[in-house]
Amino acid sequence: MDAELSIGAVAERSGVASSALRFYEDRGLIHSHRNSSGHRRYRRSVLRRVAFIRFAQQMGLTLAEIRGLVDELPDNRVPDADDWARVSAAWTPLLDAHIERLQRLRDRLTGCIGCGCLSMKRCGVLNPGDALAHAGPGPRLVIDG
Amino acid sequence: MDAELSIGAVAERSGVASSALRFYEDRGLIHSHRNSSGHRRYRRSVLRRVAFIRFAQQMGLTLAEIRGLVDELPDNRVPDADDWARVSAAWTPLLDAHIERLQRLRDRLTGCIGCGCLSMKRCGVLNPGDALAHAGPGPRLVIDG
DNA sequence: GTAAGAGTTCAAGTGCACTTGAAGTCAAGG
DNA sequence: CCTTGACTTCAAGTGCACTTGAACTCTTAC
Repeated sequence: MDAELSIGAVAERSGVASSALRFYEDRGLIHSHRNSSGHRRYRRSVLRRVAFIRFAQQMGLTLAEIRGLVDELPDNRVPDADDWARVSAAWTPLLDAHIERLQRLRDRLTGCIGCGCLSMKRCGVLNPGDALAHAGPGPRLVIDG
Repeated sequence: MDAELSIGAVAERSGVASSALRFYEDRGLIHSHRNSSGHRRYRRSVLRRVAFIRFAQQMGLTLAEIRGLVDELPDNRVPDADDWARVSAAWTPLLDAHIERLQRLRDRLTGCIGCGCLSMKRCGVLNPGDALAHAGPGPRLVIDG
């Protein structure tokens, strides 16, 4: 009952496909060991890790970026209060910045109803200066300036 | 000075590569007409549209989804107060939902410092139930339930 | 003994959002 | 005349995040 989990069990409990779990392992985001027949066995803590990965993805981070973050979480033991304090401390400002940025956008958008947005120069929503011009190719991160 | 814009000018002013602009046009997100030598000419309003597209992308929408939204904006004239009221009305709830969702996540994350997150069952951040299990393959939208 | 079901590897395929490359056109400047 | 630079089309390539398929192994149930 408290045994380690097969890939199928992790897939079911986490809602992430087995193929994706193998892919994550290949990318070094999660780890497993093998049982006598060569099947992957996961600690229960992998569920936490996978949930964390999904969360980070929803924040707009790439798997490469997430790898750096999950490396902060211990893999060989259950994360303790200190581990979480570190991770929370790292995450909270990111979340705050993200929320703040969206609130600014919302406020500007609301303001636009009044202004009619007849001028690109005046409109804060549609003319955020170089804010959109800096990033490289590809989909932009949700989290940025 | 108030003439229409070449693709290079739009690229420079919007910070979006010419190739991306052609791509957007191909996808029906923006429109242009041609001058006597077959070059694209854009109304200045295309800058607004492009900014809008980028904004929507940052909200996690795909180009296909964005197409539906930009079709709401007039292409043949400067958007007026009514146009913006409609667009704002469509966007604001999306933004609100997004912000609220992030705030919930932040609050849970903060709570985790105290709880030490020793239990998957208790932890709201890392055990959001089926929240992560519903979506199909591929990167998830930032905006969802 | 054999068939089902869950696992394995590895290569190739998919979808999105573009970018890059090749080959060509056109207008202006030296 | 010839080059330069900005544009054109179209096909192919890229990067990310996976998924799918083929061929195989292993354990369990009948």
